[in-house]
Amino acid sequence: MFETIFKALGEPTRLKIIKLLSIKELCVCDLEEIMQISQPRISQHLKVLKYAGLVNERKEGQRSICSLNKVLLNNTMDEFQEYIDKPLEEIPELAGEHSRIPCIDGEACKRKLGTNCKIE
Amino acid sequence: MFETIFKALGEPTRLKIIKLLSIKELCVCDLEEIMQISQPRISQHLKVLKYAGLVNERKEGQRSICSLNKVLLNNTMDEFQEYIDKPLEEIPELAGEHSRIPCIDGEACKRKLGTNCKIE
DNA sequence: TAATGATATAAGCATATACTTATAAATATA
DNA sequence: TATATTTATAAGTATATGCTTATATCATTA
Repeated sequence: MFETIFKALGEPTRLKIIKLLSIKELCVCDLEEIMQISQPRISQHLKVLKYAGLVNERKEGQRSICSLNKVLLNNTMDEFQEYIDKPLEEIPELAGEHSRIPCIDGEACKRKLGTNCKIE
Repeated sequence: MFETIFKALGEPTRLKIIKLLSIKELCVCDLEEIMQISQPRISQHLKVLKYAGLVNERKEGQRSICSLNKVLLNNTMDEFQEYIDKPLEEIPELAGEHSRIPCIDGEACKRKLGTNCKIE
């Protein structure tokens, strides 16, 4: 989820779209004119942003009006800071990694799992 | 700069490295053991993270000890929220886009630059 | 000095990504 | 109904990315 959002943000065209939508909601052809790039290019990037949840869209006739999900964006930034400060044991996805951390405490590198580190 | 950092964060292996380094500094072979993945894979991802400034490294003998740049990480999350709230005219890189925004104010889409929108 | 250990880098490969042009689909208008 | 307009999607292509295996580099130790 962090991954999807950061990946969506890690591209210059999409960052620009995000910033423009922070000013006001815009339809695809607005973005096309403001950014001076092709319509399919806008559409394709919007697809990524919508998939990540960062952009919402509303249909108005033939136009699709896009708006920035500022709440998600701000929450993500806050929650990622919390995630970084969270103890490893509270992150189920990293249970395996957590169980292997004690093995390297203050030790030199030359030790293989199963020798001086037993996982039970 | 946001782009580089978000791109570095938008990948699962690197996200995991970041989280592990948030617990304590680790050398490459520590990460290799904890994450159970190949050494070149770690090295290559660390290169991306170091380039983004998210990971610092210190040489200790033959080992290179990696640590998380928490300050940069937290500042980035905060500054991105500020960036999103900042008026467009304060962002020099988007001067062109800013100059084209008035054209679309409350207007329908069917207008081409140079007709009802003059940029001076 | 030879052997070992830790890390970086190179080469090769498969997949993903960002773009272009062309076209489809859907709504609006003449 | 035919044409415009807006958006989405498909196909093709070039480049980027993430991985593997193999090797190079450099520090350590025997």
